[in-house]
Amino acid sequence: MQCAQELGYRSNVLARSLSNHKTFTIALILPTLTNPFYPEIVEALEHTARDHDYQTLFCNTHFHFELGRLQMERMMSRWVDGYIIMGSSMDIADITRYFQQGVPIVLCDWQENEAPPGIPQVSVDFYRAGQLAAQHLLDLGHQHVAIIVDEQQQALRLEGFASTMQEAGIALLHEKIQSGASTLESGYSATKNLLAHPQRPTAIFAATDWMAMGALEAALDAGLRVPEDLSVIGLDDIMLSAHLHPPLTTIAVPKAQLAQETMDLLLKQINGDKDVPALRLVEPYLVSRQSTTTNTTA
Amino acid sequence: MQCAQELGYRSNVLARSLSNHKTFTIALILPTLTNPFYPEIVEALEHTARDHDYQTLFCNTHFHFELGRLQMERMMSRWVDGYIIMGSSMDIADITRYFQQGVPIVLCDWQENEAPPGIPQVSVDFYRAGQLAAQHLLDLGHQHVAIIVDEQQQALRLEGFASTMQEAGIALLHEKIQSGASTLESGYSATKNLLAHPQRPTAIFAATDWMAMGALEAALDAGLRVPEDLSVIGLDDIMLSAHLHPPLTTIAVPKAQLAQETMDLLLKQINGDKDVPALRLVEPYLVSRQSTTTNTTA
DNA sequence: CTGAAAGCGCTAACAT
DNA sequence: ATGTTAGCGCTTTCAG
Repeated sequence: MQCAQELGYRSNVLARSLSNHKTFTIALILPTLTNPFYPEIVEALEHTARDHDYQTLFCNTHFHFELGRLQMERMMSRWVDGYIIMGSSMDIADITRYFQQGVPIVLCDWQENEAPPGIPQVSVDFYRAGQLAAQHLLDLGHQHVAIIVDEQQQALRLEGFASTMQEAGIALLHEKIQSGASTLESGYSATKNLLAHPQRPTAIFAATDWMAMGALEAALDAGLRVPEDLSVIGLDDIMLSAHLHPPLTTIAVPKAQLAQETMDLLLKQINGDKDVPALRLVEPYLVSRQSTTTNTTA
Repeated sequence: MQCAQELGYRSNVLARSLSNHKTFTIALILPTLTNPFYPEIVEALEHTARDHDYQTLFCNTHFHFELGRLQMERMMSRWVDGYIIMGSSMDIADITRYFQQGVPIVLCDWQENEAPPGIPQVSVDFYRAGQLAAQHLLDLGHQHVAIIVDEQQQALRLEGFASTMQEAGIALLHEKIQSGASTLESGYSATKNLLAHPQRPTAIFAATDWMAMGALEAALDAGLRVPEDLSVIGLDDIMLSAHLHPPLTTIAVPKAQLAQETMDLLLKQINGDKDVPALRLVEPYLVSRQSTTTNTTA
């Protein structure tokens, strides 16, 4: 025992895994790291994984489903214990196949349009997030509001936002709904479009902070002051948001909690737990900063 | 063969690894993901790794050497093929021990004060980067310049900057050298200090873009316009920098190239290549945007 | 050129 | 309590 220490003996995890059918490795599959939201999630997820003595195999699909499938196959033949798959990184059809074969999988921050059939999922209550954003703008007296959103993948944010507006007697006209992918650039061009309209909105809800950064940039380029001329509210509360000019008001996603719930559902499956909850929602909340203010237009 | 396909047979990488003494896994060890520079590097590194059919085990030490050692031990007993270790993530003493045992290791973007004894390293020519920053400010006619830098870990940037200033007959007074870690917050407070001096500088070189973002924020809070009242230049050229207000002038680090060279040195070691170069430098270059302008003070 | 067997380093189920 | 052995799924070597 003692001389094992001296000879620098190290138990071989590979051999143990082969024998145990357990690798203490989980895979983390995500679509990109470009949106700053993902690094923050990765940091939280890797941390909780390590808390449970798991190591993380990292896999970036660059929004490319084919690449996702390839990577997944490689992981499968490595006997990875479980998979955390983030929204937009893989084809749900592929995932479903694996899940039906009994592979432990948790969807994290999944697309809002597809209901994954029975695959455990932890996500933010995006419908509520949309409502919170709408309510905040309503509280500030805004009537002419617009939204920048990926109508496919972020359907719930849109629905929540529209419903609260509706309740306040404000119809969200089609022209006030700008489609855009979750990138700064698309936030920028969507805002350009919105501001080009004859009656421009007094407030914009961008479905992610990353888009909201583009909105801020576009407003500035158009010679508008934020928040005096235009209020902007985002969603995610990435670290950057507190340091923008002006600091961004946003609907925050509790990332550590998201990570913990995700890991929890994954471990339950790995440990052979029978009834794993199919859905767990995490509650978003408003973080009020300086990019929104009361509406002063007639 | 064909029916193996039908039965969904998958060759077991674990067993192969056990037999082959080769796992086709590399470890990527870094200090944090908070600084946006790291996600960009991770994306590049993971991409090149995959190009060579390697998968990436991800490990974030949160600047905590002890955690780094723990993780490294776990990886070692997994027979990871090689290690890419980024600056500030692990104790060089530990790394040296492993390297002497014959473990393939490449240091990437390493601290500028420690010369790792014989461990292959690929980094940016930070001395040159400092010179480029200085030259740019000199070209714009700035005389009263300051630098925000981690004097320990970013010594070369400081030396390069100071040397070029020196050649132009400008002594970099001690009070114009502000220490700071590579964070937005420390860039902010360092700039506050600098601007509080009776004769404030007309230009600031921040050793990373992440710090420069803090500098921009501090200047704004102090009621100064950038670049009219204060020029700011950074280093890294993270994606964000192009979208700041004003867009940040910076010394760019070619990240894809950094990643490729790193992977190249690592593969050489893994393949048992005899003479692996001890150091490979990547050339930085100036990206001129709107945060710097000609000096207009008397 | 195809087929059997030993071994990679560990765990777990045995027998002593 | 301790010691031995079969087996995890693959590769490689050695026979047939």
